[in-house]
Amino acid sequence: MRIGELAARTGTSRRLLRYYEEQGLIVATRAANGYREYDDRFVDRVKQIRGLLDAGLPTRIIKQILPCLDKPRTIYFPDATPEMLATLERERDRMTERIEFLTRNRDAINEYLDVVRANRQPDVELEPAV
Amino acid sequence: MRIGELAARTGTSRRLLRYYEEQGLIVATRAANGYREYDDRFVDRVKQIRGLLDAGLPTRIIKQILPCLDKPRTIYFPDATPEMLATLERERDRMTERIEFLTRNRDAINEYLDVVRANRQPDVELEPAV
DNA sequence: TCCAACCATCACACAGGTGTGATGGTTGTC
DNA sequence: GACAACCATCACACCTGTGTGATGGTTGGA
Repeated sequence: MRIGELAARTGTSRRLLRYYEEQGLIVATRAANGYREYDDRFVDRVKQIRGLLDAGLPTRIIKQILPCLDKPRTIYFPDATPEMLATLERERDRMTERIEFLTRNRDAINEYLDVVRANRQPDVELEPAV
Repeated sequence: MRIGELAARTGTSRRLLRYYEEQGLIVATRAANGYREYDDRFVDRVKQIRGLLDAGLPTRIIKQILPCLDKPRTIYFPDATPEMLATLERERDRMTERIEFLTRNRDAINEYLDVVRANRQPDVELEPAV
């Protein structure tokens, strides 16, 4: 597929797909006319990128993380340098922190919503038709 | 305490504390000389802000969420408008998505690290001194 | 009294993710 | 062949969170 379809199927803009490529997150093949060409796997990959970006990770980090998330797990131990592994561990820990933090706060919001709804219920019922 | 101490105790810069105030996330009282004055509760509050920012939420949203996270839970049902509640629910759902997404990916990274470590172990041991 | 160490405001700058538009090439259809 | 609908590159601009520095007021200790 070409860039327009990928954009539609991932809910991104063409501009961003080019940007992700520029940042080295995806590498499109090129047709003879210069058009970028993508296969289906890019759909998930782009969604993954969007999710990680939304979670607050910068492209620089995403670039390092992505190769480890490939589903067919082809490369077990690539040229993973010790620094690379250290980065991964550090990033994993930061993600764990984020998860815990988000969970705590989401639960607090939930609790708040519950309380508000409980206290609001009474005034929903007005005089029940005497 | 004044801005310098708060900055030190929260690991932020004075600049950012003023920015958060400008964005309506915190409201400092002012001493007679114009200096900002904070009590201890601001330490947690600022850390909370930092965490939410780090998790990818913009100040605009944080501003709406923060009041629901106050620990003494003083305000059960404030002037919570329906739109406000809707925003909260939407944001809670987005946080849940983020949590699930982060968890999946963190686990994948973890799994990757495990595999790499397993496959790397062998070549740590070189010829064991014949 | 002077100086260091705070504080205030304000302005400019930057980086990263994103939008928008200019300019021009390719392709398929009428 | 003309036109619409793609595609390409490039440049400029925006927003948000941050840094940095200029300029000046306050305070407390040598």
